[in-house]
Amino acid sequence: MSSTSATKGARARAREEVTAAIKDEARRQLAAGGAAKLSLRAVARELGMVSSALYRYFPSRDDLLTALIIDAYDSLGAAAEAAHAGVATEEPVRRWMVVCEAVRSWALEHPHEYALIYGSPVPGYSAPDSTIRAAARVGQLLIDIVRDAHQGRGIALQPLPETLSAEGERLAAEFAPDLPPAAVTAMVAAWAQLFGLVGFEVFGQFNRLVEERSAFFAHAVRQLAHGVGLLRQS
Amino acid sequence: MSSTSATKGARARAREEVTAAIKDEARRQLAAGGAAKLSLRAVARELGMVSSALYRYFPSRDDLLTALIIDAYDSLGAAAEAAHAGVATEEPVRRWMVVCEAVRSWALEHPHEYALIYGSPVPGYSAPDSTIRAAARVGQLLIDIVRDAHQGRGIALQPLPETLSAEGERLAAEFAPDLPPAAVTAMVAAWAQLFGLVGFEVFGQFNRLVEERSAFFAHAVRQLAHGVGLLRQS
DNA sequence: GTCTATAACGAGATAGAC
DNA sequence: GTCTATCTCGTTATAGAC
Repeated sequence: MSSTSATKGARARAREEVTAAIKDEARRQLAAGGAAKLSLRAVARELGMVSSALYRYFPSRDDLLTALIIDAYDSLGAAAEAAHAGVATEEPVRRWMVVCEAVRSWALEHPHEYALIYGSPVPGYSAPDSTIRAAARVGQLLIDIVRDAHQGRGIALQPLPETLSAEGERLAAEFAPDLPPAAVTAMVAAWAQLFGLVGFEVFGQFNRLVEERSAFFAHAVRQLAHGVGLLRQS
Repeated sequence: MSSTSATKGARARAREEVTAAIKDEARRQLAAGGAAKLSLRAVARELGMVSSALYRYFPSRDDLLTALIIDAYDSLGAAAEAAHAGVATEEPVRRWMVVCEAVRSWALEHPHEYALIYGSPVPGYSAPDSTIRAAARVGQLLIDIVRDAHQGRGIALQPLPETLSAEGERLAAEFAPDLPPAAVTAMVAAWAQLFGLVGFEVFGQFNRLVEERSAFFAHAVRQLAHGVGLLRQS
């Protein structure tokens, strides 16, 4: 893509470094003032650049936001996948819990990035389709766990009500054609509930209420695992 | 408290009207730009007042935010309580579902106020203790339902792990001394999970994913009801 | 006593001329 | 790229109307 072969990576690497510096500074501002106050000018000022120079890296504030969002989803997804890969046992409930706990740990370590992807929408910003792939990583991982459990031994779940049968079949066809619709539907609900638990802790709703948060979370996600059919009496 | 008795309410009423107008305009700005951009000056300008006049009603911007937060919690709590009071049947699962659906409806009708109380924290703002009472209304209502179910017939729940026994007893002592610790603990988890479901829908996480949202939500909160011991095979 | 208006502060953002 | 003039912000002090 570049003219010479030997020095080809030099410019590209410089560009990557500046891009990374811009995103790092933007993340700092995210932590300081929230996504609503993210300003290209302030990022440029802090980096000793002039604002117009930033537009060579990000065409607009929204594009910078999109890059931060994709990075956050990918960082969370990578953390969850790494935790999953590090599990010794094959037992689905344990793997489910390890992934959930990885999500929680990542969120507690990156509260502002968590707020960016699972908190209030940023006013005036609408996420483009390019964020979908990264956003789906955790959900895909959870579905894989349920699938493995299903192939090992049958999953016992209440059938879906008629009002949800079409929805369940659509979801199953899209994400896990080899799973029963009730399992995929329960998975989507459990996915939302998992982030309810995580969000309440990260956003302070458990302050003065829940003290033993690790144990509380572990107990709750174990019940969640039962809800998606990963039954094994603990 | 005032000097004369007949005209006592006149000034007080005028004050209440101005206070309400300020909060209404503030809510409008909340919808437009998010809590981070709420500005006392802009509120005053839109109301034809001068900014310093607002300080007679709210000592600071944070106090205005606090008032909006308490109003939002109270509005949600009142909607949930009204729905609960309107339920004909005594069956706990139905009452649980009606309350959950009232929460969902309120959130969909007031997305910006929902974001204010259950979304990302407002940068630089820390909620004072005066918000706690209003914030607890929905949780209290759900606990009342579980308590009634428990008094009717025994609740069958898995016992808490040892790591949570102290926590469970503390929670039970604080919120429902007549309930087993496992039930109260499961209630707190279900409460967080309920807002996970609601938040995902309000904040757009279900876009392009879940279509039949009412049916999906109803199915999920019915499972939640089972999780807190309101068992009745549907 | 209760309210509103004027003016000002220090800090930060913004727009445009150069 | 740089500089400057002009905005907005939260907040306070002060003075006067009712």
